[in-house]
Amino acid sequence: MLKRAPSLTDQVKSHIKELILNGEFPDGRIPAEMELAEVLGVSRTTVRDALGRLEMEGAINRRQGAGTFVNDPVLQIRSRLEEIWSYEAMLQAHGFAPSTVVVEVASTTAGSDMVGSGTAEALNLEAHDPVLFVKKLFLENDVPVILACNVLPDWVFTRVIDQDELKRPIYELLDEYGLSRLSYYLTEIVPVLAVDDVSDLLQIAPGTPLISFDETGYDADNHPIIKSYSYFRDDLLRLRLMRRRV
Amino acid sequence: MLKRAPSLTDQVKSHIKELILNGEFPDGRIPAEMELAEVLGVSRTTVRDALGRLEMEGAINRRQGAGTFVNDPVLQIRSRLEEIWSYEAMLQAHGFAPSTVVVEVASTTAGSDMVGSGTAEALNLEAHDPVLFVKKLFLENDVPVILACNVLPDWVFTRVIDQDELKRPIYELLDEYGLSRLSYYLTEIVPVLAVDDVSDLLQIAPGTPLISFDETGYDADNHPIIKSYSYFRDDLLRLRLMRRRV
DNA sequence: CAGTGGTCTAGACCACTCG
DNA sequence: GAGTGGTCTAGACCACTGC
Repeated sequence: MLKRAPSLTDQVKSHIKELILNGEFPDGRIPAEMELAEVLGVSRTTVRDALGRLEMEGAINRRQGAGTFVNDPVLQIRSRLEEIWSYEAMLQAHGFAPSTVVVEVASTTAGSDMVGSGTAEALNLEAHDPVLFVKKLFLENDVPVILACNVLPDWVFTRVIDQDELKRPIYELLDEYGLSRLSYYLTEIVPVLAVDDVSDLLQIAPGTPLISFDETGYDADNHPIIKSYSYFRDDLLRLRLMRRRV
Repeated sequence: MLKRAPSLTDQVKSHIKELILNGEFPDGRIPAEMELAEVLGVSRTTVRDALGRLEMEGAINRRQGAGTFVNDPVLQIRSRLEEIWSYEAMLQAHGFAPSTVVVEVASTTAGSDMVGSGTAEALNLEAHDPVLFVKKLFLENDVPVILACNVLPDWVFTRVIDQDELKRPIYELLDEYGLSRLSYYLTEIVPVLAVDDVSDLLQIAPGTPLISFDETGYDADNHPIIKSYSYFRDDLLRLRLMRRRV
């Protein structure tokens, strides 16, 4: 797989971000768009695109008539909720070198114990439709941090997945062996108490309050292809968010 | 205060969004950018800007070479976490007509019972610096939904705020009577158990798991100007989020 | 291969901030 | 009033999708 050259805009964005992280703008002020365009030898539009993306990320803010400025407090944050895609990547962003353990795998059907009616409904499944059930644990230094339970209809895969492949991020498996790719999740954030196997697997006291994600994953055609429940150890992994003025 | 005419891009965005919500694209396919530009009598750039914002909101997705498509599942969601600014607006988005009650107001100082050391540190306060403490409850039909505790340094206000003005959203008060405006919050999402006055005021059983926001608000110069703790009744208000592929 | 969105340019004018 | 970011145009070429 050959890598294509990144677009000019991407290069400009990376370049400016590097300058920021290297502390090249000690007063927090970023040069004018025209100036950047001339120095970098690109059009102002390209610079504006790049700055626009940095602003979306929260790294900078722009004020008409005043200038463009670095948002230091935002850059201090290691990873924000909006930027989470795979849990592996999130943990790495927190400075961890996570390992993954597949706790349980089952080929089962909609309507079984492991697949509740809510799950079947979210995935548009009929009773007895075959599904894959995968329960994974993400650990840092043998300490469990995240527990994730996934349900996927069998039809999304073009072939059976090897047991040891299931360690890999599920979106990767879908990219390689799936009929469609994972495009986005719609997630509900639910407060729960750790009980039974959740407290056991996460090695925390039963009754500890936890954040849980109840989410459905969709492909580019907006068809649901995965249902997932996750649990986070708040003492090890604090979820963060930037809320801006609309 | 006169309202300025919205930009062309804004108008195009609103127009397309309206067409989507009116179900004018039953197959989920949005016309080509060139076609939209011609029909609306604007340049393709303007159309692209508008579509870009709709894509950011999650309302549509674009695929190079294929076309632009409506994201139905995302449009079903009433309000997403990223889009929350004021709690009043969030509750309204959920179809509520919320009322606000100021539970407690106090003029106190950093270091007092009401202002913990974490709060003072986040706001860069020295001991005995004067602060305003406001505890507010947001209700729907007399049922409490959100409890919010705010601490602001006295210096951010140019004058004393009337008691009955405190019902209003705090960012509005800062707009009108503040030295600087609220620009963004950095928020930590924390799972907690309802205890003491939180369970009392929210009228839920002690020990109920809750989502809480532990957040610091910054102005455009990245100075912290407010510290806030909020608690949400999950049974009445479920927080949602869209997680996309990066 | 026709049609789509993605990238990029050069230039114009406007709205706003700040000294 | 000088300088900043915000808006908008017209046009070119490229990369990709799907028939």
